[in-house]
Amino acid sequence: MTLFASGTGRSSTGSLSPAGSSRQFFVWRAPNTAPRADAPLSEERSPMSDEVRVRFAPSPTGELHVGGARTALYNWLFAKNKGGKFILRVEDTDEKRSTDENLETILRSMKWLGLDWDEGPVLQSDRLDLYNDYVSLLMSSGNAYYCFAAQEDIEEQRKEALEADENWVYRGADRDLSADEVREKLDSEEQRTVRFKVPDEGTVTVKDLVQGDVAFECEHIEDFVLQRSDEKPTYHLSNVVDDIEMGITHVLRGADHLSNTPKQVLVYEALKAKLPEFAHLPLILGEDGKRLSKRHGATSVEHFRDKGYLPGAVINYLALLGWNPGDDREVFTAVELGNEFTLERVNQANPKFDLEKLSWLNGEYIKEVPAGELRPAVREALQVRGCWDEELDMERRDFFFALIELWQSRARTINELADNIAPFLTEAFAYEPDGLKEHVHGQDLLGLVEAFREALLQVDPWGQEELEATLREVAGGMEREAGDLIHATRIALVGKKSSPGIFEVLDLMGRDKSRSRLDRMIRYLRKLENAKTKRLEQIAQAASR
RNA sequence: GGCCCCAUCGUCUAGUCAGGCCUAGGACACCGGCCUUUCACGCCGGCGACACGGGUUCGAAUCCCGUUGGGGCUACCA
Repeated sequence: MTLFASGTGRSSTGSLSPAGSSRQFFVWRAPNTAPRADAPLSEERSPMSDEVRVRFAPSPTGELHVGGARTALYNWLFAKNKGGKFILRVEDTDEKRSTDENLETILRSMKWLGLDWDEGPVLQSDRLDLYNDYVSLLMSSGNAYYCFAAQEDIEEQRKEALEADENWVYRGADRDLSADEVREKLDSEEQRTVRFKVPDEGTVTVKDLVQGDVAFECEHIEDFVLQRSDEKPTYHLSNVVDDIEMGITHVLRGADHLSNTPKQVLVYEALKAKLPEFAHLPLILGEDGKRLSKRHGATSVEHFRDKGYLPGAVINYLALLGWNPGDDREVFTAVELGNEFTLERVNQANPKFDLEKLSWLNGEYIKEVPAGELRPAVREALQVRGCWDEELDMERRDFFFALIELWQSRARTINELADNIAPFLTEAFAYEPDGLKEHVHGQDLLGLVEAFREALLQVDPWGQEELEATLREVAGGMEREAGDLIHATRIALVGKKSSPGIFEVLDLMGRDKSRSRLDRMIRYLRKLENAKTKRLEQIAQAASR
């Protein structure tokens, strides 16, 4: 086993072995010593030593939302671009907020998006012993200490300082307790945490591939908790330990972690571990420029799937939120994105999430994708609407394909597509009120529609050209505009005032169904007539009284 | 409050690192036209931005400072 992975300097100890086994701590070279002075020569180096290893580390405290999905995507793209590995790690050390259900949803969302991982999912809750070993390491090297201060007391002090507008960070009073004092307090079973001993002065500079060099003064960094009183590690510890243990070379994450990074850098340094490269991604904001939250409605990946968005479109849109290829292209497959993605072209400013543009892009995908590929998603949407028939996958398969093709250029989501297709599959559709008002009411259509219904019997062969000729003939024969009949027929056939070309619709719907729907319209028109007559009678009666 | 980040059309962005090629380019949205007796697609056109103020320079969207605005962090959450 190579202890020094040179190149990236990452460790490859046996630390992934089961907890409690003969784990050995990796001993790192001090940062400034010549990296390869005594290291194996290149031919002895592990062939994997230059390999890029990135991870997405969600916390299962909620669904996968667009921000998390974008972080996962950028990691995935970076790995693809560098020929590296994309690892999935689950940061579930906060057992109060983490749920299995959330984890399942996150995994499902990632699979749906096509963000496949090479390793994992690794659950931090399975590796608690590992973090505790690192706590011991940090304690014995004097970089961490038991803190017996009560949480409420610290909060009290913090609050007071804030009210007094003072710059205040917590510096543990128990930092320099003697071994005896510590033992005594430990024995008396007081609650304790383990905190990191932050240097009183000095500067930590985070070298960030997206944000540039960012300097933080130690005097602004408090003695943060590494291990909670329940002996569970905090994020600052488990995150760093795992990044070291898993040989993570590049940490790509949301910019909300930038301010936490100096703390983690301190831990790396205390551990004499090689730092990964950092890249903090700008945060996706809601359309109002505020942080994405429940107030912005559903922003989870699941939601977009349910609304009829295609994974490719979501990936494409998210990739463009904060990154661009440097030219005017906007439509990319995931593979193309992987080929082009570089951190140099990631923006620093926070973008706002724009549903309009996602919808446009989704529409582009729906338009371009072959009808066959849309089939499963459309079927699912039709099933939800209760108008799916297994025949559409069997003997009426061609009909179903034709329906999809007919509506493809008109829908921005699969749900819209299904809404449009539904009237072809079920009689349970209503006439759109606007359509009735504009094209049916007060149009004196009864005779016209009846004539057209009868004329349909003679159309032979049943085809668009013949249908158009027939319709125009009927309208012309009754000295009516063809448009009057077209509009009425459209409402009769699909219930809406807009649809694909009416002759395409008639053609696809077939003679019988077209005639029966015209029948329904005729019945409706008769009812209108009757109502009108009745009302006229009432008016006449009232007048003669 | 303190610390950190950011700032080009309503939105996503190109241009900023290496100042003149920018009377600032593209896309979404919006508006108009063409196509079509519908709607969409498609095509053509229009509207629309360098946050503000100082510097530096022959010259600034680009460099520097300040202001303003937005975001993040400031937990025994991640």
